[in-house]
Amino acid sequence: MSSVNQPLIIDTVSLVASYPKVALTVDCVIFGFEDNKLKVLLIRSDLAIYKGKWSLLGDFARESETLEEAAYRVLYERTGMTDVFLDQVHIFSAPDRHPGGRVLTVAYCSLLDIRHHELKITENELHWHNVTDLDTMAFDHLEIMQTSYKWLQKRIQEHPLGFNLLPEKFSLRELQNLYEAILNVELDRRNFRKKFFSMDFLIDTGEFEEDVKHRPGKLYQFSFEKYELNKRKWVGIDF
Amino acid sequence: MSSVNQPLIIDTVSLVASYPKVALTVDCVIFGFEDNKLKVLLIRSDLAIYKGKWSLLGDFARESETLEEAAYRVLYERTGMTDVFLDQVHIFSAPDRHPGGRVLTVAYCSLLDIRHHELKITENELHWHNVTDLDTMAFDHLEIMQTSYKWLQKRIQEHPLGFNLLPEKFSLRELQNLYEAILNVELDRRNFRKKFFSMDFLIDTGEFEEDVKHRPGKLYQFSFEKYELNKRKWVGIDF
DNA sequence: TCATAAATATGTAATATTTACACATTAAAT
DNA sequence: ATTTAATGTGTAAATATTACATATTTATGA
Repeated sequence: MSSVNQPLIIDTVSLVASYPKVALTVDCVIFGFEDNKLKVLLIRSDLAIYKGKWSLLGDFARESETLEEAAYRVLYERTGMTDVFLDQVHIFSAPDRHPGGRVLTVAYCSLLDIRHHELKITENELHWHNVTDLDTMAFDHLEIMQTSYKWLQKRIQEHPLGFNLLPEKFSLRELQNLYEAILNVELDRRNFRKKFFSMDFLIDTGEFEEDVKHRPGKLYQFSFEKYELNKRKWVGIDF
Repeated sequence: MSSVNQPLIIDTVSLVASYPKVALTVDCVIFGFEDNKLKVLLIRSDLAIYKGKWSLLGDFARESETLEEAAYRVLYERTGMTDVFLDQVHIFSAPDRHPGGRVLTVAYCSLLDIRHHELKITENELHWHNVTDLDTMAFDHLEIMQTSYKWLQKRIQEHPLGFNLLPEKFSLRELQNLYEAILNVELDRRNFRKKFFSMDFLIDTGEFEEDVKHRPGKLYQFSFEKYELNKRKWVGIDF
C-alpha cells in the first residue's frame, strides 16, 4: 500500500474560487387542508414560456442565508407566516430543468392551517389547489410537488406532522378526514380513535365543536410534550 | 381580492444570470460492513486547516452533470465501483461550513460490499473507519456522517438496503449481525429468522458457508423480484 | 314537545403479529 | 468418538390489529 501525498492546501479561498458555481433556488411546497382535501399553494408562473401554468413559491437563495432560512423567507413573504412547520425534502438538479440555464432547486415542504392563516397577498393569483387535480405545472414543479406529496404520505404515518394542517383544537373526525384524504384510504372510525388514543398525546380540551350540523364532537389538542415522552423508540424491521 | 400582474418574463437567460451563484459539492458517505462493524470510507483532508483530520469523499459538481451523476463519479473515481446503491440524504448549507467561502454540499449515502470491492486507490490514506469511533472530522463532515448514519438506521428498517453491504450470498447470521451492528440492538435469532422468512424475498441457494469455524449456515440471496411482489403496501400509522 | 336524522362515542370477539423461550441438529476440532 | 459451538426449528403467551354492533347525543323539523 503506497501513498503519494500532495502538499496541503493553505489558500482555501482560491480553492473555492476555482469551483464552478451554480444558481440555486428554494421551492416551497406549502400544503393546506380544507373541505377534506389536501391543497397546495401555487401562483401563476411569471415566465412567458410557462404562461398560464402553475408554479410553486420559490426564490433564489441569498448570499448569507441557509437554505432553510431562504425557505422560511419565501413562506413569510407569501403568506405572512412565521413559526410554521418546514422540512427539507429533496434537491432537484436536472441540468435542463430551468429554461434560462442551470438552476438547481431545493424543495421544502411546509404544512399550515388554511383557516387560521389568511393569505396576505394575492399577487399572481396566489391560491390553494387540490393536490390531486394538478397534471401540469411550470418547470419540473409537478414532479417536485408529487415527490413532496409522497414524502408527506410516508411521513404522516410515522411523525405527528398532520396536526400542523389543523387548527389548534380539532375533533377526531377532522383528524381522520385528514389522514383519509392524504393517504387516499378509508379507515375504520373506531380503530382510528383507538390507535390515536393509545399513542397517548391527545389532550381532551373539554370543549366541543360548534356550528356543526349534528352532534358536536369533542375537541382535542396535540401535546408535543406527551408525544416526546411516549413516542415509539423500538426497532421494527418491516418492508 | 385584487391582483396586479406584472409583465411576463421572456428573457429567462438574463433572469438566471441575475441570480447569485454558489459553489456546490457532493459528499459521499460510503458505508461498508466488516468484522461485524459498520464502516465508513474516509481520506485525510487535503486542507492545511484540517491537517490530520478525516474527510468524506467529495468533489464539486460539474457544469453538465446532475448531482447524482457527480456522486456516482466520486464513487467511481475513489473505489472503481459502478452499479452500487446511492441515495440522496440531505443538503447542508450553513454559510460558514467551508473555510474558503460559501460552499453548499449534498450528502449522498452509498452502501457497498467491502469484501467484493477492493479499493483501487489508496491516496490520502483512503480507508475504512468504524462509524462509532469517529468524534472529529474536517468541515461539518461529522455532522453529515451522523445524519447519514441516522438516515441509514431508519431506512434499513423499512427498505431492503442492507443487502448491499453483504456479498451476494450470505447467511442469516451475517444478516442479523448487520442489523444488530447498524441499529445497535440485540435481536433474537429465532424471531429474526422468522421475520425475514415471512417477508418472503430470500432465496435458498442450497449452498453453505465455507471456512467457518463451526457448523456452516445456509447461504441465501436477496430477490428484488420477490420483494417487489410481496412488499408491504398497507397503511400503518404509528409514531 | 317530540320524533327523527345524523353524527359521536364506546366495547368486544376474532385474527394476526410479536415476543419469549428450549431443544434438537450439524460439522469442525480435538 | 467426544466435545464444542454454532445452525435450525417449534410453540405458547402476550400484544396489536381488525372487523363489526349498539348506545348516546345534539340539531332539526314536524
